[in-house]
Amino acid sequence: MDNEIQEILINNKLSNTEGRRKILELFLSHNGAMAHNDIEKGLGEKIDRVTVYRTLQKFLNKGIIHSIPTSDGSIQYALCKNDCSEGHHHDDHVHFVCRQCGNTVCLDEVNTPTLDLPKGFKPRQVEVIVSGVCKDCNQPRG
Amino acid sequence: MDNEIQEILINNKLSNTEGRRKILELFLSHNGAMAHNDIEKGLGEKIDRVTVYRTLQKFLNKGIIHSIPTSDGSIQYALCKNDCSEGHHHDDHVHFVCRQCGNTVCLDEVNTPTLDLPKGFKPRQVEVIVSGVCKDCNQPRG
DNA sequence: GTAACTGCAAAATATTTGCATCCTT
DNA sequence: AAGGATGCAAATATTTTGCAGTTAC
Repeated sequence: MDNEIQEILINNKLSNTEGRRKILELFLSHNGAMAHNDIEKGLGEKIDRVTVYRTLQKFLNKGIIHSIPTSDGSIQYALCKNDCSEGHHHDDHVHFVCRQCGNTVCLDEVNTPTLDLPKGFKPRQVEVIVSGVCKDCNQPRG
Repeated sequence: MDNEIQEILINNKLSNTEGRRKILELFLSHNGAMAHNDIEKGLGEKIDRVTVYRTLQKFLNKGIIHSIPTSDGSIQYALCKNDCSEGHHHDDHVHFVCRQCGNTVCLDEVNTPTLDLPKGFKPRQVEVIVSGVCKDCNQPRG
């Protein structure tokens, strides 16, 4: 995993600092998206809240992570899987919010649909958030 | 329009107060969704901020309005067109956020698609937010 | 050594809660 | 009259900004 972290930082021309490493580590070890607050908690509050804000902002700009709006107003962040770059996201997968465990995950294998919009509307990006019960919570046992 | 306002309030067993009337009036006269802040401004700040919060919350619960999460984290609110009722939204249309004018509108005529999710995921609601350039901003003239 | 990053303090915003008063029915 | 709605004050929570000290390269 360390390799992966270094790679991400180098590829994005970001200096290798503890905060960034810790936050990337958290993303890589956490399955699913996290809100700012989750991240802060997940770090054991060792990193200043402000640094977290700034780091997330930077990661967003660089295309390392993407943000997922959810209906309760919390913004979730998740790692971009591949070939996103500065100002150029390829973020065309569906997101799933589980009503039971609260987790938000990227369904990388489900692409956002092409929609037939009324005349005059020019779509640039389609964001799909599905809510329901996720695979894990849907298990009959355990 | 007054009739419509009265009707909404009566149908939802809400007492007929100035704040509620004003906020409904604003929704009815405004084409598109509004964030909390827009609503406060739109009311000319005649109604207490707290009342706006509480009213929106109540309208949401009653199914008079629905909320639209957008990627910048602002929650937008829009009138439900029909047959939504308490805890029972029929809110299966697509939302469009214009990058030029910033407006968010409901595309009532475009239904949310049915998606093929991975095994185990049980969808309950599908939220689609399209961003791009809206009909109005796409006009070659004017 | 220099530019970039961090943490702290504090400002600015946004949201929630308690309570006394007022309004609707 | 009774219950609910409102406004105000204040408590909380969230996000942004400025700046001085520190770190990466």
